[in-house]
Amino acid sequence: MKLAELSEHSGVSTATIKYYLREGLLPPGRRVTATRSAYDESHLQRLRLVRALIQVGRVPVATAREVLAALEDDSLDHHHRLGIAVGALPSPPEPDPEAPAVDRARHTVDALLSRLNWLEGPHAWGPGSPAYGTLVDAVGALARLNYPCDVDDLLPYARAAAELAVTDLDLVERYESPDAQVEAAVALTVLYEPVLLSLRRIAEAQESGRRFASG
Amino acid sequence: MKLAELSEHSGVSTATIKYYLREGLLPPGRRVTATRSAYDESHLQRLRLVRALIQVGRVPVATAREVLAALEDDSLDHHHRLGIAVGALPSPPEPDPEAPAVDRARHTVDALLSRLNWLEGPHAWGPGSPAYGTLVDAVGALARLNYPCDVDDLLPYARAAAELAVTDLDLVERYESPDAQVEAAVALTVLYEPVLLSLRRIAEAQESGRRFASG
DNA sequence: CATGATTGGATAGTGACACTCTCCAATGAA
DNA sequence: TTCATTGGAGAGTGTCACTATCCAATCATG
Repeated sequence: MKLAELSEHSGVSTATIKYYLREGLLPPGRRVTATRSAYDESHLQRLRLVRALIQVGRVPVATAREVLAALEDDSLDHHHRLGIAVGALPSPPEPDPEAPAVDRARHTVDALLSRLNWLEGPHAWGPGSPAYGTLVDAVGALARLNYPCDVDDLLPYARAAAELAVTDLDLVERYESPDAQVEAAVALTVLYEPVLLSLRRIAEAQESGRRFASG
Repeated sequence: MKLAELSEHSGVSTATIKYYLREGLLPPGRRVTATRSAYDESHLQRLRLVRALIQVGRVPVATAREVLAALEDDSLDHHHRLGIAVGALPSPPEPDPEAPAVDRARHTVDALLSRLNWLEGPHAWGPGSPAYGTLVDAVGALARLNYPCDVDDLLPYARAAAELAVTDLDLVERYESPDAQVEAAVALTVLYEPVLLSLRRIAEAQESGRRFASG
């Protein structure tokens, strides 16, 4: 497959594919001559994953590069590779850790996690991970606005998250090779996020209608 | 409170506050003299909400303006105001509705919603709403990558969403005045999104450790 | 073999977005 | 009186994900 064909099959413009190649999101094709390279199914699959990460998952290009690098780093065991790939995902706002509000938020989050018996992970998780930082920020924002965000308020969300994680990992385990599992973990983590958020919005609308609808 | 004090209390620079005033995200202060205006607690509260929407919720400024306008439109009943405010929230990627993949995704989504008995909402929900469009896009992306996204795969997420919606609306109903409820609905919808996503990531790490950890 | 189109590669430009900077005349505080 | 500050307006900045333009080398066709 040449670049133009890769573009046709994927629906991504050649200019954008060249950009991804330059940025290292897509491995270079097999050089056929000095001015021609050949691409195969793996490039098409990778290209679709990149598009999904960037367009649906809104992952920044630089972050996507790190995630994809972790996908291919076979110096790590399965669990760690998965952790690094997924741990690199979010774009943490990570603003100034201004003592008063953030400290309380951190305390709430720690209380929640220990109440759930969620232990610190080995590499990319636990305090310091992007997800942890994002969580502290969000709880801090809720607290600053005087919206409920005690451990008890957060618990239902954590329980839902725990159930979903089981579902997610079940989906991941449908794949056989470790490589496919790690790629699936990244794709499913990112692509199910808009699914979950959209469904929550729709469900809120349903519930709001049930409670407040007049006519 | 003058602008400089509003800035100090909120931690937002005067330049940014001026920008929000210009953009209509913040109502103008009470004019004291030709060159001085006074701001009060309501401005501080609104400013914090704006920052939460934009920074934590990543809502574009133009969208935030619409949401805030819906907050204040008292020509509508409670349920509709809530629907418009929340319905205006997401920034739907809404790419090209290329027939083959998107049609199948739409079909899956419709099957899911009808299986759940989720009816089309009155105003901003149902087919055509941002949340619905985002859901179709995400399912389409999953399908294009050959990841599981049948109705049966989506059901656990929908069930979790339904439970969370009950939790969310319970939180909203803690507030007494309709105005406070609508504002709370917006804030909680947006601010609990990163909470939910972070918790899912952390829960995935837990579950992954439980299943795959070596040492 | 001539010739026009295509390719990979490099560089620069675009448009959207969320600020942020610079001025300015009017004012307020010392 | 005098000088820093204020609100207001417009232009400028930095980032980001592309996108457009060139270019020489090469391929495909007649």
